[in-house]
Amino acid sequence: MQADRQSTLTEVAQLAGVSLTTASKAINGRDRISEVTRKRVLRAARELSYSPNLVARSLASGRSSTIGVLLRDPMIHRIAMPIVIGAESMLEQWQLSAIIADAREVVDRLADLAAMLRQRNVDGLLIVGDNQGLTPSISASAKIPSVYVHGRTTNPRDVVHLVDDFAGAVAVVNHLVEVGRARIAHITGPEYSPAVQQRVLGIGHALEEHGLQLVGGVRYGQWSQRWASQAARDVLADAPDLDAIACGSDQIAAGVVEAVVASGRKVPDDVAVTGYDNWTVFAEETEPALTTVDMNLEKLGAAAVNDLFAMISGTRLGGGTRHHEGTLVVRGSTDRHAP
Amino acid sequence: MQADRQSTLTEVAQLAGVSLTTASKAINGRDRISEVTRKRVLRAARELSYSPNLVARSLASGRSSTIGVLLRDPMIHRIAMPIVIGAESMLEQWQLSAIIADAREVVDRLADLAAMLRQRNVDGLLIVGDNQGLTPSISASAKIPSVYVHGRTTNPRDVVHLVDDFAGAVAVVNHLVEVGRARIAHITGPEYSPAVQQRVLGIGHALEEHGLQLVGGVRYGQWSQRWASQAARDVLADAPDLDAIACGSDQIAAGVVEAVVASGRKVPDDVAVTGYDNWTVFAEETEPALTTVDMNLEKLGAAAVNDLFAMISGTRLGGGTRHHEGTLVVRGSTDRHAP
DNA sequence: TCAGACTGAGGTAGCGTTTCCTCAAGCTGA
DNA sequence: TCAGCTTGAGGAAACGCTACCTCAGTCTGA
Repeated sequence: MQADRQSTLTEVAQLAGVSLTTASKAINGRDRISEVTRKRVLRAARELSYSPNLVARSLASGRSSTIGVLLRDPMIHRIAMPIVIGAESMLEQWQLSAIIADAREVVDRLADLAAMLRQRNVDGLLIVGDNQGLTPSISASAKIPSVYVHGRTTNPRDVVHLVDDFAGAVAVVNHLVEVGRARIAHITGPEYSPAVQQRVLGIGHALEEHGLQLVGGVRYGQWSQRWASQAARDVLADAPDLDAIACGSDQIAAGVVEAVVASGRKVPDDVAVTGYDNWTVFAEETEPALTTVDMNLEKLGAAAVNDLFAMISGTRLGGGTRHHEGTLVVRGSTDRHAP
Repeated sequence: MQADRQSTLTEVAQLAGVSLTTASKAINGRDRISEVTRKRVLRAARELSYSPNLVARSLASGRSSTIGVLLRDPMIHRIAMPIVIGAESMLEQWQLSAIIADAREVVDRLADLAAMLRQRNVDGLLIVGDNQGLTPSISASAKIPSVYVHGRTTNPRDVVHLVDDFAGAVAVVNHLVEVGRARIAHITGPEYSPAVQQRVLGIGHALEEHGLQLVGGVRYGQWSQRWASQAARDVLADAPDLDAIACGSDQIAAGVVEAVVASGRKVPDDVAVTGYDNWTVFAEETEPALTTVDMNLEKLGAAAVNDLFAMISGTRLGGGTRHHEGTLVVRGSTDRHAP
C-alpha cells in the first residue's frame, strides 16, 4: 500500500504546509505552537503514517531512548530472565527499548560492555547481578545513570534494588508457627551465598521472636534435590520429632519432600515443608505442592527501571539499597486445605 | 584523565593531519588509502581513545549494526534464553548488538514490535518462536532480513532454524537398542506439541528400523513429573516386562524414574530411562542421572545469527528449514558405567 | 612518449532530527 | 499611541558520520 520508504518529518511538514521546525514541535508536544497548527501536522503525520526516525532523533538530541541492560551472568536464567522481562514491560511504558549484553562472568567485561553501550548512546544502564559476590560498580566510569539489581555493588552510593530475603524467611517462619509448628529445621544452599545468609538470618530472627529455636542447626549444602534428600534423612535421624522443615529453595524442598515421605511421615500432617522461589517446575510438582515465597522478580526489574527512568529524566535519586519483599504462596505442603 | 567528552572523527583527522574522509576510510578499513596514512590515523585515534559514534554511523550509512530479537514467548526461559545467549555470542563476533523485545504471546504484537524496531533502524530480525503453533511470518511486512528460530512459520520460504527432534529421538532409540533393550515404552508431553510429534515419529521410525514395536503405545500427557509418575505406573502395570522407557523430557523422566524405583525395579538394570532436553536440574538430579538429548540451543541461536548476518551482508540465502541435531548425553539411567 | 588506467587523498552533500535564534504580528498597559 | 511583552512560525546550524565525486599524481603498455 503506502510508499515503501518510511516517510520523513519533512514530508509531513510539506503536506501540512508548515515548516520542518513547526512539524517537529507538533510531533514532540513542544510549546510555542497553536493548537490548530498542531492538529494539522498530526493529521498529516497520520496520513503518511509517519513514525520518527529514532536514530536521527538520538543523534540530534543526544538522547537515544535506549538503555543498556548488562547481565552479569545470564546463565542463571531462572533469576535473570524474569527480572529482564519485568524491566522490559516497564521500559515499554516509558517508550524506551533495551540493548542487552551479557558479561558471561568475566568481570572486566562489564566495563567493556558499558563502553560499547555508550558508543550506542544509551541513556542509562541497568546492571543485573548474580547476587553472589559484589557486582563491580561501573557508575564512576560509565558516567551515565546506572541502576543495579539483584546484587550489592562495590560502591555503597549506587542505587541498588534487592530482593528482601530476610523478610521472606521471616514470613515463612511466621506462617509455620501460625499453622502450629514449633520444631522447625532448615535445609538450604551453600553458605557463601548472600541469599542463603539472609534467609538464615531471617529464620533465626523470626524464631527468636516466637521464643523458638532451630532444630538441628542450619544444614548448608547445594542447590540439589539429591543432596537435599540426603540432608533431610540426616535431619530426620537427628531430630525425629521435628514438625517442619523450611528449605532454602524449591529445588531443595523437592528433595526434602521425597525423603520425608520415604521416611513414612505425612506432609503436611507430620512434617510441614516450605520452599523458596516459587519455581513452579518444583513447587507445583511435589505431592503436596509447596508453600513457598515468590520473589516477585518481575516487579523488581520494573522498579529498577522506574528509578533508572527517573534518573535519566534528571531526578537526583539518593543512593542506597531498596529492598523488595516477596510474597508468601501457601500450598498443600503446610496447609492441608490449600490448593 | 582524557577529556570528558568522546572524541570525534574530525578531531582524529585533525590530529593526524588528514581530511575527515581519509580518517573515515582508515577507521573503516576501506581501500583507496595508503598503509602509512592509515597507520598515522589509527595512531591518532588511539591517542584520543577514539571510538566511533555508532548512532551517527548508523544514520549516515543506513545500517545500524543492530539487530532486533523478537521473543514470541519469553516465559519459556528454559528454551528461549539459551538461544538468545548463543545468538548474542555470535553477534559479538560480527560486532553487532541486539535490541530484545518480547511479544508476550500477543500475536499482533509481533508486527508492532517489528515496526518499532524498524524505527530504530535495525539491520535484521531474529524471531524466536515457541515451537508450538506456527509463528506468524513477518518477513513480508518487515522488509528487512529475518531469520526464524525454534518454530515453523506461516511462510515456507522463510529461513527457519529448528532443532531436529526426529533425529534426537532416533538417537535415543539406537542407544537403547545398543544397550540391549527391546521392549521400549514412550511417555511424553501434550500431543499437540510439534516437538512431541517429531520425537514420536523419530522413535517409531527407529524402532521399525530395528524391527521393534513400541510397548504400550504412546502415552501423551503433560510436562509434569507428577503426571509422568502416574503414567509410568500405568505403563508398568500394562506391560510389566518392559525394559526401557523413553521420555519426552527430562522433567517427565524425573517423575518416571521415581515411579520405576517405587515399583521395586532398578534403573538401569531392570528398566532403562531416557529424558530429553538435558535440563540439568532434572537430568543430573535423578538417581541415577539421566541419559538425555542436549538440543544445543546455543548453537542453534548462533547458527541463526550467522544466516542473518549473511543476509544482511547481501547474500541471497535460499529459504527453507535448517535442522540442527542434538547430542546424546549418556548417563547412568541407561548405562551403569556412565557418570 | 603519451593516452588511459589506477591510486591516494580531499571536498561536499547529504542522513532526519532537534535546538537556537530571529522575526513578524498581536496584545498589554501606561 | 507606542514601548515592551508574548506568541506562533520559520531559517539555519549542528549532530558525526559515510557515500559519491573530483582531482592530481603515478604507473602501464603500445
